Amino acid sequence: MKWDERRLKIIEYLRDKGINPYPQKYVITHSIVQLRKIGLEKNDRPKDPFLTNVRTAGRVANLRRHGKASFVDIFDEGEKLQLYLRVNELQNRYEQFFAEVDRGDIIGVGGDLFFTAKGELTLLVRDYQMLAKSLVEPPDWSKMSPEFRYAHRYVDFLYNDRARQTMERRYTIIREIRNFLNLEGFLEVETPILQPVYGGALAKPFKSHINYLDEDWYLRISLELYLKRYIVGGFNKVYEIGKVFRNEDIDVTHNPEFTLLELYWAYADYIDIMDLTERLFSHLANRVLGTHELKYHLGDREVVIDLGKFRRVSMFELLSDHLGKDVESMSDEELKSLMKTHGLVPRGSMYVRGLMIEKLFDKLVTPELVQPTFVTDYPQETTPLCKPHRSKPGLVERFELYIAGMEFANAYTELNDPILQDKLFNEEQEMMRRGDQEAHPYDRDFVRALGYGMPPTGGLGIGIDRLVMLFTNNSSIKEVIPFPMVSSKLIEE
RNA sequence: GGGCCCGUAGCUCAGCUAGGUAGAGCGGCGGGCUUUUAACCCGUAGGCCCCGGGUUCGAAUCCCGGCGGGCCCGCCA
Repeated sequence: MKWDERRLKIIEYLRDKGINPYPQKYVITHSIVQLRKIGLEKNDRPKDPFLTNVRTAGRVANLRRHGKASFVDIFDEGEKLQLYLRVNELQNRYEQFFAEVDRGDIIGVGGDLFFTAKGELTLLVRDYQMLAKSLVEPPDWSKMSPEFRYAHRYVDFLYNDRARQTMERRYTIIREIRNFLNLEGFLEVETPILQPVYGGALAKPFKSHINYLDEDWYLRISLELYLKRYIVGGFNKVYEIGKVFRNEDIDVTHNPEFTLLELYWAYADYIDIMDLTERLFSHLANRVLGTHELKYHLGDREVVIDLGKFRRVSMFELLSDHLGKDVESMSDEELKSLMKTHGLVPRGSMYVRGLMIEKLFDKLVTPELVQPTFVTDYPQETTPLCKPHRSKPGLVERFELYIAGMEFANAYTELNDPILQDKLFNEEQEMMRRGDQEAHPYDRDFVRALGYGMPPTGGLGIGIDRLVMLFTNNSSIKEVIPFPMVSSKLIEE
């Protein structure tokens, strides 16, 4: 590793003086966060020290030298503390401080807390200690490029307050999802990430090799088929929050690994799941935002989304409204020419009626769904894992939740008919043979599990990263994933 | 998979259209300043202009090839 020569010399200098630039321990009396809290309670902002013999620590962000009295900002856990250093208190250690300490170093400081004339909470420093000498010059935090931030996220978290706050909110959301589901009586479970057959979604997988078995296995693309095995096995309300992996493109809404919530609920159907989904979003709005009104930046306009009101409407109704004509009365040829005018290609390039309707819906109607909308009753061809509709032939009991033009949830009355499952998987095999790389593979063990008998079940999937995008007003998935995928060349640099 | 843009000091970038001594701000270093908020003032060092080839008296600049990065469109959550 190549380090900054000047900083290396400082380390040498410190060691020569018998000072360890990386000591084992520094005892603090308060964190910076705690000191700021104390400062907030001092409404009169006393100019004289009101708390003495304080010891705290943080990272040096900014040094402002003024001759014999200087100011230094240190940060910890996203909170700033200003230090005031004076020759009067530090004597010869004053000059030493500026010879030894650079931006980015982590230091411990002891002294007295007071407010400056400008009203800034400040520590009058009486002693200091190097806790970790940094060897890399911190970047100009206002000018960090997105690529740099994503490749070296720890720097982003340190110097970009928004990135830090986005992560804090991400983990609040995940914690509140768990709280909600646990209260609803769901059990959090785990399923394998390495699987002999991938499934539960239509996507290209990552392949791996198990040396011991000398077999090719896959990284999971969803949680579905194993969670349903829990349902078969007699666990009636289960959920998992975990990473899934899809070997597809990387862009502002797609990362090859992303976090998915899936839950399965025995003796429930997709209507029950819709009700549950509404309660979940309402819970999150209350706990995370403190209101059901959410502001989101959509393109160049800001929209206010009401998370207290969910519309329920069928896909056919929405598409018919948009086209100004009944979709069911349109011929396959009409649909196909409509596809062509919009430059659309259906899944696997199969111009099947149901797939064309889904594609047209995605392209034409989805962007208009700004307020929370449950879109119900999809064509059978869109998924091999959903139960046929109880009253509408050719459709399945599926819904997707759209907010701000994005998909946030996908749910089914789950297919539990083993004979139909076998047939639909076989049809997917045919799609794969015809070149659809995202067709669903046949999972023999899963069909066998259904053969043992799975109760009627409702299931739900929610992409956590996109949910965090919504709740943090971010338009790029890279902002809400702690370590988004970027080229390794960019990371290694 | 199709189209567009970029690569110059440690960092952010100007210079390229119209070829003629390599520039600024920040950061570094030296000096000044005892309540500043990205402090300020004075001085100073710092370059394989991504790599290779071509055109030319002369290339950061024009042309060709390569490498690296980004953006848009199509497909996927």
